[in-house]
Amino acid sequence: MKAGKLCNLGQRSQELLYVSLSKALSSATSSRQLYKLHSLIITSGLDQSVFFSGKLISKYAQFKDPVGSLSVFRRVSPANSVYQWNSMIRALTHNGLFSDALEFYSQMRNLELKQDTYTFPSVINACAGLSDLEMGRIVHNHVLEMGFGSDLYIGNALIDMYSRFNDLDMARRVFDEMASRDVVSWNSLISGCSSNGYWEEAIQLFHQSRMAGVIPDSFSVSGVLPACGDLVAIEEGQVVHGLVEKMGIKKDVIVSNGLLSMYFKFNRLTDCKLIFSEMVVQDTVSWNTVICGYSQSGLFEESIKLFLEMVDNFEPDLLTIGSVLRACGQIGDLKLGKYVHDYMIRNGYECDTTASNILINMYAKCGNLLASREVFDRIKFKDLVSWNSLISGYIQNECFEEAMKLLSKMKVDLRPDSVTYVMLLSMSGQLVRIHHGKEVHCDIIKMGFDSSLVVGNALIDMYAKCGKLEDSLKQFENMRDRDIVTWNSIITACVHAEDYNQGFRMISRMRIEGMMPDLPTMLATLPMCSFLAAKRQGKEIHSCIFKLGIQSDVPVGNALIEMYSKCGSLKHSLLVFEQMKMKDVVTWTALISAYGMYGEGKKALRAFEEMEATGIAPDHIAFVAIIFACSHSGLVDEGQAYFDHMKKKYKIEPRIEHYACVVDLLSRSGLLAEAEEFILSMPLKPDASIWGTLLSGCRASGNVKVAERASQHIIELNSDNTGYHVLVSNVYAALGKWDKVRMIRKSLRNKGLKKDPGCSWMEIRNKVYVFGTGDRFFEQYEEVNRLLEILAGLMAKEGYVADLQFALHDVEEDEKRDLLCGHSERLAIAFGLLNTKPGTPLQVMKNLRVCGDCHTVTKYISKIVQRELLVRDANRFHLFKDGTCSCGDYW
DNA sequence: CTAGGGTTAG
Repeated sequence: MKAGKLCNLGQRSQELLYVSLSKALSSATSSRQLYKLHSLIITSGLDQSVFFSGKLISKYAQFKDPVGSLSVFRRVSPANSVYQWNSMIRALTHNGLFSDALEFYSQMRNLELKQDTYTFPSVINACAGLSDLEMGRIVHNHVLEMGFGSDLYIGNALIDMYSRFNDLDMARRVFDEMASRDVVSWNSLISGCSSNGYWEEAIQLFHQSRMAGVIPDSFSVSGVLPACGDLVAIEEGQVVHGLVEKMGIKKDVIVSNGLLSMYFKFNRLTDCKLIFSEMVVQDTVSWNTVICGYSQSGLFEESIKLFLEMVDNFEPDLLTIGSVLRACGQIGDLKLGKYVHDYMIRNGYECDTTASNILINMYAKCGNLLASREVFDRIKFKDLVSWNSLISGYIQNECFEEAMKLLSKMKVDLRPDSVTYVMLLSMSGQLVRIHHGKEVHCDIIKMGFDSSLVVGNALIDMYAKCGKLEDSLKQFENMRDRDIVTWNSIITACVHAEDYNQGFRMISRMRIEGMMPDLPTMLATLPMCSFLAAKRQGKEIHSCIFKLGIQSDVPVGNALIEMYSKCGSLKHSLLVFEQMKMKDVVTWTALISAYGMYGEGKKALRAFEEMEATGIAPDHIAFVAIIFACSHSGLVDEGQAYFDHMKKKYKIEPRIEHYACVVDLLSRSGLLAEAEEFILSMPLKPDASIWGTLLSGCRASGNVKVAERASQHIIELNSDNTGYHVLVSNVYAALGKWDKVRMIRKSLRNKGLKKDPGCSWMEIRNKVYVFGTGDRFFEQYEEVNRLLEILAGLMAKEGYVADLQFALHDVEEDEKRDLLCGHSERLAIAFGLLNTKPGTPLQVMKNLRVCGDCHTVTKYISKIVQRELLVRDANRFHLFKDGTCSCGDYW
């Protein structure tokens, strides 16, 4: 009895020990606890039990100790049971040792141990982890052979595996054929759709799951959030966000990170800020998400600031490094870039190929190609991106030969991809080498990359830069898919070719097809409005800019200043300028040019000084603008002073356009001798633009000798610029030297060059009216002619005499047509007078410069009819008022 | 058995 009691007690204590050990093992939270328990299990003689050995194998795996798992597995004798094999396979898969897991699986099959439903999920996971499609199919067959085809857990694992193989059809088939599904089945399929770009399907499945009565969890939300983000489905995303709040799973750091990432894709930075600051727990991924998010929204400074904040509390990892390096490259912060590179080396991240690729890019963007090359050479496993990054660096820094050398080296062991070809196209465009571009295009077709959207867009751009708008248009029409970049590229192409009608047609087509314009669209469109003086369209774009919330973007503001100034509204230019918080040298230059165009030379000078005072250094274009402004206001001394200033204070070597500005400055003010002397003392060889400028300058003072000398130079230089030859021809016509006129015209014809026909246009009540020189085919031709005759009579009474010098331009053509009163701006002005109420100011645009006689006539007209007449010619604005012009005759 | 963050190009 005693013995029996003892025996009972022993059995009970044995049971107690068993239960408490098993409980302790399940709740162990550190390797140390695990080791202690393991020895206890051994001393208790329980280590051979199927249950404890299996548990130990799993527990070692949980603490990332697969070797521990293996030693337990090996010590069990004589043979392992299915449970232990399953635990071992799961242990290996859990620790990323996929091929070992598969090795164990095949051993298990060789031993003719029968697998059960617990075996397969980890085996399937291992196939997925190895991306071993073939093995995955084999295992799937095993599953079917063993009759486990309808098992829930195996089905879920299969859905996940096929998703990772990008075989969504198979994933879907497994899902559809399952006998029963749980939330994991739905989640796996939703994530699968999300990560394979089937965003609409992911969102739809999410809704379907809820309608099927499945309660979503953190995994469901994490699966659908990226889909909402990538689709920019803001409303859907907000619905899911609301659900997250309601379910109280915001404290799940993965869910919150998903929300963050989604709102960054929506570009809703305020929401991101709020979510990030309200997060209970932030981890490295959260920081990486915001750092990367800001960097992708172009807020590189913000991104770097966050990185510096992060370093105090978290260890940056490879992804952090990547994001911040990108930001460094974008803003050219070489110092911080080097610092991060140092950090990389210190923390053993140097061998990461992706991080090294970003480094190559960063150094290239900072202009340090030597450093790029060094990083490249140190990469052990160079991938395609490594090569592309370095080649792109060379192209960006205009080292084209080096880029080509590298390309042929790369081709020895790697096949270029579409990115490589896009870079080559960009190079052809930069070099304006159509032959090269066409060769690349052929290669692209041969390699089958011509269906790629990005490649298509790059082709449009390349042809445009090579001056082949027709080919750009052909490419555009041939494209099956078009995105916003496609539209922006073709609009930019039209602008480049100065085909503004085509450009506006493209914009309206874009709208009809429902494509939303973005910031680059605005930057492409505003110059079209500037050129055409299409103020109404320009204003529409301005309101679009507000709607898009991009009004504080500096390049946008700069384009707006230019647009308003060229559309006749200096007032609005100034308004935009004043409202800009950030200004760069382009902003100030736009302002200075605007003042210049309106003859506000003094204000231009003040603006230039102000710019210098704010610490912005003028560049060579700013100097063109200021000298131009001086020239249009007769400020000869000031203009010359700036020319010296540029060389002495800013060490900017004057280019040909600066010399042309000074020639213009001198000759416009009648200082022709000084202008000629200046040309002869130039260190650069004077080209047609210099002599052409001098020749234009002669028009005001009518100095025939200088004009003839300049003309002689232009003829000798044999330039392809039609404008200069027309000027020369006009000079000879004025002198009555008809043989020379005929000679010039013949040589122009032989070269296939045509004079730009003069035309003027004006807008009345939202309609644009265009008038060509000598045009008769417009409404109210008779009335316009009658009005011009009446005006001519009134002007004669005021003392006007026609300056026939200007009438002789096109004598060989129809003489009547070329009477002075046929000049297009006069037709436009008369038409405007007829069709607007008395006293209304008129605004006329002209593609060429206003001729001297028209300038005089317009002054008379402004006085006779008492109207303000604003005329924009190719160069500037003239505001005619009560018999005078704002240009002070420095036209 | 299911979830989140990085690279080259238009």
